Amino acid sequence: MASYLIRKLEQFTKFSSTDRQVLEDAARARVRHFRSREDIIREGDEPRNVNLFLGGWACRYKSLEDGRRQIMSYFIPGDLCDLNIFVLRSMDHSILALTPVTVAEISRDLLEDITVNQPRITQALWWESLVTASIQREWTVNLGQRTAFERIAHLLCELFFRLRAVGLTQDNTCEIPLTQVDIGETVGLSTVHVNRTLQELRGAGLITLRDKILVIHDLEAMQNAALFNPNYLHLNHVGRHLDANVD
Amino acid sequence: MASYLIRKLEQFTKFSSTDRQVLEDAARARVRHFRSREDIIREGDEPRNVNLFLGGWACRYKSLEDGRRQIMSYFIPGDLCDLNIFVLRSMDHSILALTPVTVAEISRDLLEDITVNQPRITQALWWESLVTASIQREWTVNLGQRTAFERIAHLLCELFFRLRAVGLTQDNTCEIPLTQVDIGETVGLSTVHVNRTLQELRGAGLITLRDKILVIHDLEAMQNAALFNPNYLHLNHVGRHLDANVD
DNA sequence: CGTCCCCTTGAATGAAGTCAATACGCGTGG
DNA sequence: CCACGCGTATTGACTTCATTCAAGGGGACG
Repeated sequence: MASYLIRKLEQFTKFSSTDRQVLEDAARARVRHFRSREDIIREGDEPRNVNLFLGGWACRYKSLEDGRRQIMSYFIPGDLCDLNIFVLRSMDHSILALTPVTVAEISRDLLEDITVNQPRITQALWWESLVTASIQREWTVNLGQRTAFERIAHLLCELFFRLRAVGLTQDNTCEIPLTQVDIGETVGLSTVHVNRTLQELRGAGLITLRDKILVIHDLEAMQNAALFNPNYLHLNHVGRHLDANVD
Repeated sequence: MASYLIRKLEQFTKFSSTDRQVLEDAARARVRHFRSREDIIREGDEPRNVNLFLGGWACRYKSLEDGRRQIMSYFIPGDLCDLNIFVLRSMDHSILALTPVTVAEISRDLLEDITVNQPRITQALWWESLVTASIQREWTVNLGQRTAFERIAHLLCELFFRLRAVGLTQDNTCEIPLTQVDIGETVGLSTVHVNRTLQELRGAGLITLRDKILVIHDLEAMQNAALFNPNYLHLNHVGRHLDANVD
């Protein structure tokens, strides 16, 4: 059940079988399902658990008073909602299922137990939360500096790399269950312009995107077009040095 | 020395005198100074300490290959660089002093000691890091959805609120030591357009901004113009309920 | 006194938004 | 079974917001 999470965290560290078991158990504790386009958490809610995404896509979003909406981040399998979110009194944004979604609710107690007893997992969770912050900063760069063309290309690169880190790609292909409206609300462009820009990306021979299936024909060319430098994802097996006393 | 930090964290919790002393000591340990426009940390550096900003302004920024630059966040007195940054192998961005800056370097060991022995501080540091993440998300909304006018107004509102939380405002006035170039690189607009938009804000009677001094003539009107909702700063004395067994 | 940085202004250009219409697939209910 | 509505993708024409280019002014500093 926690295999996506484990796979992702093992980009950073090497787990013992006990570590893995602890994570598996955590993912089995309280499993919930959401329908597509259903709110998982609403602005104003008091967070009581950490959510581990087991399957499906979701996003954080915020709405302005006049209806403009911004998607602030995506959750894919293996992702966690902010650890220790309980520190805050109430949510300042909402989380929406973009597909049917399965999450495991991890209680505060369980998380504290892990923090105390499983230092390797704790370390890995720190890593994951720092990477999440790093992604959010990169989105700032994306929205602030990149052109429409680069922006969408960058988003697709990032999603591809993240999906690959949890094993949800085959070769140059992955599923991106987003509408053009979603993409627009992510990169701050109108739907019409997203449509035209996607056509440019297709026209440049960089991608195929149809029926929610993305194919990146030349990943290196795509990265260049997007000015995409994956170092902010910190996926380069950085912490394998922490390795593992196997127990 | 740590008074800005303490003041900020006490938005969230109430410290004992021991807590305060621990923070004061941490801020005195290793103090460093930087000149204006000097890099404090460079992309590629291996982080060894957490930096606590004691005085002056700094920013995180990232440069694209072709020279475009984006400021991703600001550090003002009382702010901390990512706790537990040591988990990552190397910095994916740089930090630049915008004015003369004083920082206290907090060692990994000291931080771990605090984590173990000072739960109230630990809790407060969690709060601060969640607020930082929340700010970064709000910047995504700012860049993605708001017009130039709203965007700059929003930035100024945020900075005003953050400065007020550490006592660096007088009435409706504060110091904002940013050039129009800085503002442009923050909100993703050209310098020329920043200039014109600031004139609009002045023309609308909302602000005075001259010689780095910002006056907000009508904070409520300004917030409305910016679609600024301060809840994402989680400053509303949220956790005072955690209050304090004074010891 | 000259240089550099920062702020300001005008005019021309360009990128992206808006408005409007069409098309397609899907599910629902008559 | 078909009609209808709805969400999504697409296209064209026009508008607007923001960038670019270019130039000038003021203050700080060597």
